[in-house]
Amino acid sequence: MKVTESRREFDDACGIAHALELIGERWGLLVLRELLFGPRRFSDLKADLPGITPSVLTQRLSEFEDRGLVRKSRLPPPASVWVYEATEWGLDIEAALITLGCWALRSPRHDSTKPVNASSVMLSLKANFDSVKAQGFRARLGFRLGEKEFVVRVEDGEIEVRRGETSGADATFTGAPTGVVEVMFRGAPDALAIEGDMAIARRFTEMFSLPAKAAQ
Amino acid sequence: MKVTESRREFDDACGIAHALELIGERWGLLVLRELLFGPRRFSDLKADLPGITPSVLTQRLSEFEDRGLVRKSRLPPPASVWVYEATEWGLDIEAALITLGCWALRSPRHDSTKPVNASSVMLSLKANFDSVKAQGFRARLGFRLGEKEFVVRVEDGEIEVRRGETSGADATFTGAPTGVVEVMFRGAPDALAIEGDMAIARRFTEMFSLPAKAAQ
DNA sequence: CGGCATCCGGGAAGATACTG
DNA sequence: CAGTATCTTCCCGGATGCCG
Repeated sequence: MKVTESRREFDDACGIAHALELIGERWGLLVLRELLFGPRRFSDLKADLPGITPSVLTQRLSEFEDRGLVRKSRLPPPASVWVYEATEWGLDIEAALITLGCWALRSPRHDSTKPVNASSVMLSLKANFDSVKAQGFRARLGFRLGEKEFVVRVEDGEIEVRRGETSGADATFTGAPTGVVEVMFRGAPDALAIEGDMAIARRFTEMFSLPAKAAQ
Repeated sequence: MKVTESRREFDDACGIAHALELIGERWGLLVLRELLFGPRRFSDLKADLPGITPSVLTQRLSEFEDRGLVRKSRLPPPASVWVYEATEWGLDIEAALITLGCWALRSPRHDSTKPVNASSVMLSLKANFDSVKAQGFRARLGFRLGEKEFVVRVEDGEIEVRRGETSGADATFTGAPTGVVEVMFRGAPDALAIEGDMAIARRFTEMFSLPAKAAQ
């Protein structure tokens, strides 16, 4: 379905202006954030974005489809359900999301008591991963955050995160999304339950460094 | 004047969600872009953002003031006019703007025939500056794009751009904003008039490299 | 004239209900 | 489960007017 261009375009060839035409509508960036780690169903997205209404989600997804950011596809039988998936180019917005998110966290108005989203914390792992500290390390880590499962692969100083079963991981962290922040960024190892190879798990928790709070 | 929080907040501690609360409203990022290279008057901003209405500009500026992104100050006499100026933290959004803009330029929908804004091209210089190519180079370059003047300082592989008089520059480029794109990124040296030290000017034009268009 | 405030119309987003 | 449909609210854009 073709959705009419929702907001008037800016008369400006600037990349920033065009970015706003692509992803500037309300909820847009948060929908993309939810798609960073793999395809998702409509109801998953709705559940993970508390406050979004079905009609707005429908709009954002079909606009993104028109704009080449998202693809809608049907999983093979027996699943046979529709999923939404970011395109290659759509996924490339990750770097901008990370930069923007890190900037915003320095706001005096940031309210860290709000609920923490699973995709958000998994993205923060990528944002604050220190590839120097990961030299010579290679492992698969599982994360079980409520119902949601993620697999993190570290290799050659690179980190990769995707949704998927945690079985087969060298070590698995289980708990609430906030626990990830506690363990990786605040050195509180008990905020998540750890199973599997403890040495690998411990070493992994040391691979993150938060940027110094700017003097401002 | 205190402006009531315009849009309901997202119930999400994620940095991206907070970024949207800070700068997600229409025209917001473009207003900030205009403030990247120095303080500006209300009427300057209005003139440089064709299509924005005074009331929306008023809103964005006072919201940004409330949020600590922008400061309003009065220039010393004899000027004695009000100017809007990005705070330190506000200026730090530059990196996110560059990442986002470069991403958006890869859109198949990008229309490069639209008018080009002076701040936009000056920002593109920072975005595509290759510090390796600038090793051992030190100069002040002037840019006269219509009425607007910018000074670029290159030193120790760093580039700095601000609004200001071009007098005292080692070399000065004069022409339309599009000319900057032609000269620096497309190797068309005649798209701008050059005065001053030609060797410095030529060398400067070689210091930019556009990222390869992603395969997509 | 610069720097807004105000009023109005259109349209996007929110709330809720409903359907295949 | 995956969306529509409808109604309401409120932001944005455009015009106009005020005021130092």
